[in-house]
Amino acid sequence: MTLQTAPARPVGSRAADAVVKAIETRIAAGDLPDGAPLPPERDLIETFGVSRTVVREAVATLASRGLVESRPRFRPVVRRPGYDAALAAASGVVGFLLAQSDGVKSLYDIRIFLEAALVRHAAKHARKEDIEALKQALDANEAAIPDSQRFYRTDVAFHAVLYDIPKNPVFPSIHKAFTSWLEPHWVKMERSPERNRVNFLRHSDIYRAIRDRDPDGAEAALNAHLNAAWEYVRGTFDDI
Amino acid sequence: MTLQTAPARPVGSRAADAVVKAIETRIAAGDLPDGAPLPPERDLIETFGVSRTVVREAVATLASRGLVESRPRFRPVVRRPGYDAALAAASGVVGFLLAQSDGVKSLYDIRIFLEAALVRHAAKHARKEDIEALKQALDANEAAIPDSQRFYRTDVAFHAVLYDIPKNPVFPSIHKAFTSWLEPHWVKMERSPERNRVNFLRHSDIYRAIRDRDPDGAEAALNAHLNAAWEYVRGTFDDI
DNA sequence: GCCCTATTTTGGTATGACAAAACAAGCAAT
DNA sequence: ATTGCTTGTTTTGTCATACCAAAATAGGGC
Repeated sequence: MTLQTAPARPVGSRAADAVVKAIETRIAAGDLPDGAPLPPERDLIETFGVSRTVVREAVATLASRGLVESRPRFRPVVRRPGYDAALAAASGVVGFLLAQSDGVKSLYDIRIFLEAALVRHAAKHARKEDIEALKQALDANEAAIPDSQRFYRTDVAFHAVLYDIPKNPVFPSIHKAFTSWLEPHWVKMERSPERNRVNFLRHSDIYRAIRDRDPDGAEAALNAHLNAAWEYVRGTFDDI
Repeated sequence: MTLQTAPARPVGSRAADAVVKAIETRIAAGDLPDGAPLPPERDLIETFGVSRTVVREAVATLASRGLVESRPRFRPVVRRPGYDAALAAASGVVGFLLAQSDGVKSLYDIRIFLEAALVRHAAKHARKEDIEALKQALDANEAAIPDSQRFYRTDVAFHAVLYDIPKNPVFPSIHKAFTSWLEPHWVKMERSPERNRVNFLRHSDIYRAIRDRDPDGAEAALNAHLNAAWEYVRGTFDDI
């Protein structure tokens, strides 16, 4: 005699999928608010009438989609995902791709391409507050020239302002993704106050072109800046 | 007396992670070539000395990262991932985000932004072959005006050429991702030969501007095209 | 009220079992 | 000989149970 409940489920689909969908719906409905812990696995078993195997698989799927965050031995926490989560989900494969030949270069070129468009946009549409924010980031960058670690942070922050200007929530997430993906390849680069000063001057060029409403100049300055940076770090990749 | 093997593993990490990493390495090394089925779960149990629970969790993780493709009841198949896999991994969350207010608009704006930069780039750097390809896509588009279904396909193909021109493998994947994400929201739009003709004329404007090496004109034509399309479909979203 | 300890939850893993689908091999019929 | 069917074997999907260790919680002493 079989003790298992009859499947009564279309073949070619997993039982876990139904659970995933149900939980997704609950999150979307706000039933499980952001930050709340997921019900214990043993409760979900009863709720959905499935085995713990299925529940665990479902939770794993949700985690891979960024809808919940699960650390070992902790209750999974609901995370109403933003655009960063979407890009974070891709980061597994991206890491794989970066390890392959020209992977870093391809992605870096995309970044240059996008950022060139961003500075052009900024030169045309930035508002006074935006230019103000850019100026502040630039000043912080200058102040950090002697301290390479702090310089890197202010460098990233300066570029981040460019992604904020269009006021589209996707852009800041893209920036976060780029920095997190490319950062490991950047930290290997030796840094020095002299290099920092050069980079600061490039930032300064970009800032002035934007302030002066010069799209072509801004684009040229940004391309010069990022391409020079690439030439500078290229040496660390000759093993690829 | 415990029958379980001693963990001997730092707390705060999952046993599955080690298996995932090992299989990833084997895929990267070409040990498991593209298209090959993964070894049966029972073999992996022996290979790694873990339980089937762990193996299954590891395989699920690999599947979510796009490194293997698993259909129910079939052996998972190794897929050496490309940039599409990276974006496909994000699609779960993106679907979630598109359902939220302004999600479609945000993403569509990103597409406009990127594509505007692409046509500008094309106007400046497209080679003769690129412009030739664009012309062919345009002709196919024109021929399909009476058949709305075919028109949609040629429409997508026309835009795809723009993503091919920079010769960066990431761009075509981005295009695929955009179309697959936004397509469901597009098919609801009613189509007619008259609308198709309007869209074809816009494509024609873009093509001519690129051919004539006019970045500003190309950007303007593209913005006009995509913004008009948005206005046209906006009505279908007022429920959001 | 605060801190330390004992108990209860809860997630991580192991193991064994069974149904259903896929796969492989062998046999029959045209 | 090739095609099609039947049957036995793999393999996955799921269920059930059990155990451990870490986390959360309750309880008691100060």
